[in-house]
Amino acid sequence: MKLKDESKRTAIVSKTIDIVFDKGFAGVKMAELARMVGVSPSTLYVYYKNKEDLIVSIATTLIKNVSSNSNNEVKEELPFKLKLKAVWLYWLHFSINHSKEMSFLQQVKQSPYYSLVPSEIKDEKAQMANSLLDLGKKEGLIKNVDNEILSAVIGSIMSETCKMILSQKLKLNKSDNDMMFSMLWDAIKS
Amino acid sequence: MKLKDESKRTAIVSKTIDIVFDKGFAGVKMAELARMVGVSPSTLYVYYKNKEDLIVSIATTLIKNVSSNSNNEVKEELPFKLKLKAVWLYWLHFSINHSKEMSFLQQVKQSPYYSLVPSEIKDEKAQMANSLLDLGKKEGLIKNVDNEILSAVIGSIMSETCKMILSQKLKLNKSDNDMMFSMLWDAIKS
Amino acid sequence: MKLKDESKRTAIVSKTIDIVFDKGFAGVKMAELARMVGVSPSTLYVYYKNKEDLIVSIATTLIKNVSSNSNNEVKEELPFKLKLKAVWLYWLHFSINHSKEMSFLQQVKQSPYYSLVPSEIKDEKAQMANSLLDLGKKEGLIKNVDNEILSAVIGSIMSETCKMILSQKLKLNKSDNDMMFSMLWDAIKS
Amino acid sequence: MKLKDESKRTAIVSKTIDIVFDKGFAGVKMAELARMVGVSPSTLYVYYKNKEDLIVSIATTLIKNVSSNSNNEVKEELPFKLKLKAVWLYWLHFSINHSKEMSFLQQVKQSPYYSLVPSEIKDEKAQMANSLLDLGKKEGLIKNVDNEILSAVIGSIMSETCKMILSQKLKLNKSDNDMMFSMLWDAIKS
DNA sequence: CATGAATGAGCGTTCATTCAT
DNA sequence: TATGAATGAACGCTCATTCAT
Repeated sequence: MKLKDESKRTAIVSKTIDIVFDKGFAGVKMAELARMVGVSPSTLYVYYKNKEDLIVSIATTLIKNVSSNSNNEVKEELPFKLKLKAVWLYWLHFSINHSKEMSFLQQVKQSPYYSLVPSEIKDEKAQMANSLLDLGKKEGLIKNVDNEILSAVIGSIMSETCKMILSQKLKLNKSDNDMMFSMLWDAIKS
Repeated sequence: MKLKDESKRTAIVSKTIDIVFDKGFAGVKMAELARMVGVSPSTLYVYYKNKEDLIVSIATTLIKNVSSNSNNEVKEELPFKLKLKAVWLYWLHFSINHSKEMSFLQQVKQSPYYSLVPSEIKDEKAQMANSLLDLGKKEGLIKNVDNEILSAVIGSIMSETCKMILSQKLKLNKSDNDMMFSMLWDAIKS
Repeated sequence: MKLKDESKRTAIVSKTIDIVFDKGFAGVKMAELARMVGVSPSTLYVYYKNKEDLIVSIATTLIKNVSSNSNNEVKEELPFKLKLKAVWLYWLHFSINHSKEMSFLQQVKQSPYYSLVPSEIKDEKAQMANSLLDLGKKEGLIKNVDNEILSAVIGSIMSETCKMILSQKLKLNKSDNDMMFSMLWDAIKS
Repeated sequence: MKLKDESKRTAIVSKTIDIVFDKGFAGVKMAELARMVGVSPSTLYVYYKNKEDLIVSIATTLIKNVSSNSNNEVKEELPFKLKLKAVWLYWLHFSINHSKEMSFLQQVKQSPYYSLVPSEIKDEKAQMANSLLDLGKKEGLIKNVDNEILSAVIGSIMSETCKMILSQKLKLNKSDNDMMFSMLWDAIKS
């Protein structure tokens, strides 16, 4: 009996993310993916029910990992602004270091696949953001605006920052980080 | 009923934008588009060389129109902040009223089609933004940050605002507009 | 503009019936069918939505034709037994002369495809049989048994007769016909 | 060990018959069958060379069982008509009680698999029928018609009777049985 | 004997594009 | 110009069977 090779699954995930980064979901051809992984096309269907399942499963796993990873970043002892900045920096570095995965997630979010990601998974990140923003509001430091709106603004500025770092219009150094964070902070502070 | 040539082209453009809004580029099937327009599939190829040409042509036209339309909005006599707010409001209304076209452009921008749009076209909007931002910097009102970065931040906040208005998390009234503009202004002001 | 060639549809129907006769529905491979007809596989989809539609459409057409053809066979002036024999003989000849079509229909009837044939089509033959059988009952000539049962018995004997003629265990001559019809008549007569 | 094996084989046979009853031969997917039996797909190939062998083996076994079972039913002391009726009733009950197996056999008979069933097996039933029919002919009670034809007629009426009982258009009671048997008897009696 | 991962060959279907009129 | 039939080149997916343990 052949044992299921978990590294094969990893390879499939990795190559899929690469392809999506390069050519989007439509660019993922099962046959080509299989060739890149070094297996037969039908082998892909041993690991995933179909193309949709492949993409949604990867997205779900990524979201789970991303959510769990950032849970530990909020140091309790810091003042709110520094706490926010720590989270911001963590996310920035994470996004830069996992830019393909992040690109994958971003593309999923604006595709019909996203509706197939279990909703309890989707909520995790929002809940984390909520608790942090609520803290800032309680201390009277940030605008009394709906969390969803604050999150959207923060997320969009972060996303643009990433894009510019990746296209080398910004650097991942203290001065650029400070500059971008100050724009973010000014936007949401009371 | 037979349509005249230019109105036929207009119909093709309109239906294409509708489909892209609903299902993305992959959702544009030439045969289905033809059926919706009321012509034969081959007729589409009388007006456009192929599907790529169809999409890139529409994108190019849209960008041209959008750029030219917003040229007239900057009233010289206003102080900078109000001038900026006027532009912001103009864009917000424009984007809401042309949400399908804007969605089309946004999708083009993160697709391989964008690289096929003539670069002189792409620049127009940037140049307009530049002149306005330079004005604000000269008056010492906004942060001394690269225009491209400022534009990105402004654009992303505006894009999120539009999304939230369209999903009815925000309304297109004075209080919501003021709130969002204040976040924008705070982000970029000195 | 190329004109749709109705003879192409006929060729598709004919070859499909041939294949079903030889190898059953599972033996109908769209690519092979196309090759036999002399067109591209995708051309088949110009004429039929998919394989299911191909088979159900053919079945529907066949049933329609069969029903309408046999309508004219009942000569009013004949006594009932001869009337029935005339119908029997008509059907026997028709079935022998269209044995592949009949085989197609028989296979459809015991396949899931049959449930997709419009039910108003299916009923036609039953109604014809009913009116004839009711006549025989009114004259007291045949057993007072539910028409559905009588039809089943008659149909099954006819079907076996056809099979045996085709396998040359019976001949299509007067003596064999009379023999088989006498078994049929004895089975149902009062 | 041997016991375990045979019960596994029995389970495979049973599930196969179930699937064929529900969805026909094309509905038998080796992987799904294995799952239903509770073994691995490759285990099926320990018991049967391939799918064809699986189906043909089952058919062969079924035919053997069916033939041997009905051997004992002809009570010598009965007059011919009652003897025939006893056989008829035995078969009717047997067919109803083993409707899935009978459906399997019927489907095999009109499939290419049937040609792979050893012909000596196929003949058994015919030989039994022959001896009974010869008896009836010797007594001058039934038509002097080729046994193969008589068998076909008898078999087809029985098959229709079973179908109608299973679809509850007939009941398995004395009156319905008598009615159907009288049609059968009238068809073949001198 | 038993397994379950792996696969090759093939299937039905889609669709941008071209052909022939 | 306008057509709609026709198509080639994929594509996603299935499944009986084999491999390796």
